[in-house]
Amino acid sequence: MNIGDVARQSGVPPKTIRYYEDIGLIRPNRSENGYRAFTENHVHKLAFLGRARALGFTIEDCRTLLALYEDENRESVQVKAVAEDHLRQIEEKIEKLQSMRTTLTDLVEKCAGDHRPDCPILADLSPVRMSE
Amino acid sequence: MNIGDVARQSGVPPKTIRYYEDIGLIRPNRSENGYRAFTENHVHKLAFLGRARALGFTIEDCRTLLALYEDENRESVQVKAVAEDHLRQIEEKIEKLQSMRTTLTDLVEKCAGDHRPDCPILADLSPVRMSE
DNA sequence: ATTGACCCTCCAGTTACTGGAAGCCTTATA
DNA sequence: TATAAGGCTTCCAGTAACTGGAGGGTCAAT
Repeated sequence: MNIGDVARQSGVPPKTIRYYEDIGLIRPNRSENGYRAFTENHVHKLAFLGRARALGFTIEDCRTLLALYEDENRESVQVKAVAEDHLRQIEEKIEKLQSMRTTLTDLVEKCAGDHRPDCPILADLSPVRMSE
Repeated sequence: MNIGDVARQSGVPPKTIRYYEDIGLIRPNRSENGYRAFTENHVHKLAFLGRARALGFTIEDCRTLLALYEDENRESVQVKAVAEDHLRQIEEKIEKLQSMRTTLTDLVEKCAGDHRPDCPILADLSPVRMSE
């Protein structure tokens, strides 16, 4: 199978597939003409990677998850640990963003948004008190 | 004032200050010895940048905000537009992350997390049905 | 004169791709 | 058979916003 077919079947773009090969996530063979030769298994792996990435797992997480995926002797606790860790980081990000949102919403509400220069948003960002 | 003092007063690290000069956010003079020479105004600007960055504004947003900050003829609607746009992007990110969290929380809950290989997390990532 | 704390520049690495250039391979059509 | 379209290849560069480190001047105090 050529890279285009695999891209279509897995949902992962050709560029990304080549990149994944570069960093050693997949190892397709080569045809005589130099084209990458993929198997069904590669399609599965790439779809796996696509889903993992969509859930926000880093490439390194993906590497780990893929290894566990292929390891018949894995213990589910290993997988769970990776997922829990990732979950924690997502929650941290959410909290950070929510805090930003709270502040920003507040500032945006306070700002008249008219032709005058006075602006509570700039006032808040500014370390010196603006027009009082 | 040298870069170290400015860093302490503004809360922005020296490396970052140099970077901000590189990309044209600030333009300190130079002393005869080649050291950057900062003024109080630079400290204000850097503190401004620090706060804007903490609210998640991009560097380009910061550039715009800084220009508005210094423009006495600005209209608050300009500032508000930047903030509202940013707020929208934050909200998008939050939604994406919350969706990930929902899925991940669900998967983590379902996973036994023991010594056995069966794992709903991997099963979900996998395009082929695992052990049924 | 030397030590230690600053300061300087320049280069490289981070994350996960993505775009583009230059050029071969294959397949279909005129 | 010539050629054109589309697919494949490699390699280089750029993205965002820094951060770390090497190699090397400067300054203040001892």
